[in-house]
Amino acid sequence: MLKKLEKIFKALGDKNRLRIINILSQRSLCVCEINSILPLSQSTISGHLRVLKDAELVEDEKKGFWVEYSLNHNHQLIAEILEIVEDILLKDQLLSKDREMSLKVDRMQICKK
Amino acid sequence: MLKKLEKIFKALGDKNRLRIINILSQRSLCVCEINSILPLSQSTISGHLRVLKDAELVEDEKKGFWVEYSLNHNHQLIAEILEIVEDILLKDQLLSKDREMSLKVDRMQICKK
DNA sequence: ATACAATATCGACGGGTGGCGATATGCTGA
DNA sequence: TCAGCATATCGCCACCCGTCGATATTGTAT
Repeated sequence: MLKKLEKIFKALGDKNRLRIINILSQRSLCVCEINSILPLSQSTISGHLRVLKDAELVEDEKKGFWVEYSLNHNHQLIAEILEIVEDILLKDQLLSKDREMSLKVDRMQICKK
Repeated sequence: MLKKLEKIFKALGDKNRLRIINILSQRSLCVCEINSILPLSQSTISGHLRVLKDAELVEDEKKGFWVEYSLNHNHQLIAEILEIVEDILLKDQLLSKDREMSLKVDRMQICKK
């Protein structure tokens, strides 16, 4: 329990991972969509998502070409923590732009060439 | 808000700081008492307490010879997070020994020479 | 005033973490 | 089957963090 809690909080203790949680609170997104919102390389975002997944904060699901990531609300403890985090992030003005973008991005336009 | 949240979770993302929170959930303690429970040097414990204080998770108060540390339940956000953390830590069998010790330690016996 | 007790800070060291570009992997659709 | 796309992994670098012992600081009691 101690190790699990430590892992969860380590995962939450990074501003870019909190930004990812913030945009995933709006809707499920694939890696390339997140990549179009945050100023980080694709490999860095993939790494952050792995940390969040290892802590069971997010889940992934294959969707055709893409891997869709979403917040994991299926575990009591995780859900309680996410509820608080989402609530706080919603009040952050600086993050509202991220949220707006998350609703507009379209994987078809971003990725297909 | 983002930076504050990041700081809080960074502070919580360390097993020894979670152990400190666990024993402080029982009662207020001074540094030398915590030092007698955890297998860490005095300087390391003092450092951890500083991190927790900077994140506003704990408060300190001068008490004669000693500085007494306690959990900070005076801020809504912090209190909500601490409530979850304390609840989880209580269920951890490995931490029950720490809690037992925290009720027995006595600064007069530990420190006075 | 001074000696001493409790705590905080400092400097050093080793291991961990976030960032990137390059490359590997694995899946899709023709 | 195979070319091409989205994603994951790797290797590297710079920096941060946890730990310690030694020392500084602060406050107390005589």
